[in-house]
Amino acid sequence: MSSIRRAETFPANTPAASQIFTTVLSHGPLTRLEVARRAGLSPAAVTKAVRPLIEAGYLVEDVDEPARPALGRPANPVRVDGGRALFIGVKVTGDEIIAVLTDLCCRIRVARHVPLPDREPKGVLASVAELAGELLAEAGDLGVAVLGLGIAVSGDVDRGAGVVRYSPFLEWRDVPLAELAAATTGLPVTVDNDVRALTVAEQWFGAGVGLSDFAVVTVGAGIGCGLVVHGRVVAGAHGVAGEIGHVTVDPSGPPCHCGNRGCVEAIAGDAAIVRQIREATGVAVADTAEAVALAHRGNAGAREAYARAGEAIGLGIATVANLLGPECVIISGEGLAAYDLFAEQIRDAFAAAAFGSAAQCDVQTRPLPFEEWARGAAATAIQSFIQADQQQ
Amino acid sequence: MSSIRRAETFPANTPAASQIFTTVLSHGPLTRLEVARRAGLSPAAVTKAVRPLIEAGYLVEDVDEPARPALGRPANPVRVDGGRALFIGVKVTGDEIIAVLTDLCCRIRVARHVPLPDREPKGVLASVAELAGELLAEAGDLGVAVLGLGIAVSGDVDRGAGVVRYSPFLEWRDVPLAELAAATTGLPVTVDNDVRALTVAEQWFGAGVGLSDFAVVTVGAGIGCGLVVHGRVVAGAHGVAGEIGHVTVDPSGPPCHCGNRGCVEAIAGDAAIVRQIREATGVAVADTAEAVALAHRGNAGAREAYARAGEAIGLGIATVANLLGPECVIISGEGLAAYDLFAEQIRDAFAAAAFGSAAQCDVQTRPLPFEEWARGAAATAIQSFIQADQQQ
DNA sequence: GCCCTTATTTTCCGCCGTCAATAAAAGAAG
DNA sequence: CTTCTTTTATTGACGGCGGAAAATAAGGGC
Repeated sequence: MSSIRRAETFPANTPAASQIFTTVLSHGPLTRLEVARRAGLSPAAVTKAVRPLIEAGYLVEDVDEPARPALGRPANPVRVDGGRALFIGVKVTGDEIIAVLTDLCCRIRVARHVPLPDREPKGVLASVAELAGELLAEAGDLGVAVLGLGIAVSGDVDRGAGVVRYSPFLEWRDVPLAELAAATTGLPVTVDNDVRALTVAEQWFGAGVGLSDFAVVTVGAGIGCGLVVHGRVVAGAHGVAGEIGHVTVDPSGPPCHCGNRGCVEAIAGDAAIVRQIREATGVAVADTAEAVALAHRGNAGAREAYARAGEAIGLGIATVANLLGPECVIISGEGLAAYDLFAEQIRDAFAAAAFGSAAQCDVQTRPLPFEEWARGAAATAIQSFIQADQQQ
Repeated sequence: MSSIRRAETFPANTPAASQIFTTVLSHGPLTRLEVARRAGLSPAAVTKAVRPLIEAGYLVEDVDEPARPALGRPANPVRVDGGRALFIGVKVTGDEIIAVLTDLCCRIRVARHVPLPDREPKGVLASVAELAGELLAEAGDLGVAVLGLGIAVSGDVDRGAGVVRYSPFLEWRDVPLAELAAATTGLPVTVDNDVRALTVAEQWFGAGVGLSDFAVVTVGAGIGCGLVVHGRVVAGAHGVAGEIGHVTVDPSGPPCHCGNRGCVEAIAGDAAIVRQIREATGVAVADTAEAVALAHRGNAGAREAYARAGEAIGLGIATVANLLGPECVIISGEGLAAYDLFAEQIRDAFAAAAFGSAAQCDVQTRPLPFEEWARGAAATAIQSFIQADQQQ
């Protein structure tokens, strides 16, 4: 076991520098003046903060010369050099591990996945280390250093402590995953909840860029929700937040594994939809793919199940919008494969149940490639690297 | 009409000074060392920031000498001199205006209320000015200056702009209330939503002191909710947040004035309870007082209505807890008069519907004297005074 | 080549908050 | 009674961040 190698640190010790870098990272090439405006700083401060970042190779002056119809001295935009550093993101599910190698701009360079033979921390750790090793080798071929490893796990995760408090799928309790993975890989490790990791990716690199209040809703086996309020991801006082899946939308609805009735997840989760289709149609659909296919063939019972799911999701989103008034809600997740089957119901239910100006909230969808969860994990690693010492 | 007089400003220009003052304000007498610990600053910084505040009279060295069994140099705690400045808080409802004169520690000195003869901005403004004038006279008798006026209005209020965007009770749209009231009273004016104002009071002077994530739920004619996330009151991107009253808890429930069915407010709002009792019992209860009395006499239908209300409120609170994971939820409001009638149902419904560690959230109640809303308005004025230039 | 405009850089400069040393105010020990 | 110990408060030097203003750079128009 190698010890943790002396990690390269990010040359931005002041809040301003880190804020400036984040601004450039999220908003693409920007002139120094523009950065100053967006970050609320003086142009002088930007020049000073940018120089060491350019010297260290994290920023580069953009040489693109788009037709500048401008008067005056031509602007000299800077952008992040994605190739300067690489990061690894790993998503651990109940039955497989997905890993990606991304650059500093969180663009995926390589993606891998392996089945998970063993849910014990030891076995999972070995699989993670193996995948990370492969990706480290790829990075070595590219001649670029890997500066961080992010791991996303569903359940109650304490990112600050690097501990998985409780993961139902893995049946883990209080596993100090960050410490363990750091010891085996030699990389700085960030561990976070999977939905929050996805939310970080949206906030820094996706549809949430520049928004101080938005929500990400994931639709799939479970229904999850990541929240950004006041520009920060909500973690909850007890480590759990965004449990939209267990918001009750119909007290007389079907029972949920959580012990209640009519949770969003008990109506719109994959298993709930399949079960409902079986009950309604008598067709022995085995999984989501078959359920979607049946609905696409026009089966009324199947379509009805998806319609109900859409209503439940729309109602759940309206609840979030009524309580938090976000600027935008991004719907994502594996369940989007069936999006055409419930898009209308989501929108209708949301529009009906959103109160007052909460209805102004922009509800949009984003496809979720299967590596996206791992990319979220990489995003948390990038975030930790950039904001090593300060508050997020 | 006098112009706005040259307002006395708070001698705390640095973030640290304002943070230090707020810490002392909320946590009572503290030694400088203790302040430094809580605010994450060095003791030296505290000493330096405290001096001008003592010179200006806002802080005083506490002369109380509680039995100090301590070794070493005796501590010299400082506290806020509540009598240094006064503030006026005004709550405007659909049919009356309540005003309080508070000191800097938000303790009520005088409370007044008058009926509201006229809902036009002009008439309301006249009433506010009249009440404010009376309280200014009282303050004059005390020989203490009034340094701010806070006005709380239900509905969509843009505090930053000082504008009431939309108030259903008053039937106002885009009324620049802060500007108008400042012109007539000569005081610096803060306008905020009533529930948010109450939340500010709890955050700075009540049960929310020291908590970075909590919620305030008000039960009465409507059901409202103020949220504090990451230590800041949530205002929502479109000015509306915390609309727990229009969270759907039962799609087959009674219709709500918002156009949906089964909103919390449509089940647990005062009018909903009265209506339901009338329908269930046939007794022509006229108002909440009679409804409570009937239930207290043991009438089954009335008790049932309150039980249903309690369930709806508990479910609403569980929804908030599931989504945000607050440390604590404070239930308050005029409806607490009937608290014994639904306390059990609130707790049961919350406990059942709270998911995982969200159930650790501490649900407590606080009585709500009728001047409390106005006190919230005063709290916003105090907040504005202390944080005149910086972000909240 | 000169002027105008806009972007960037340079040069101070103020000021906040930390550090380390010192003073202060007790009780404890002798 | 003196001295030591312990804890709190204060002081003064210092470093560094970020701002303001002025200087410089880099075009285009004429």
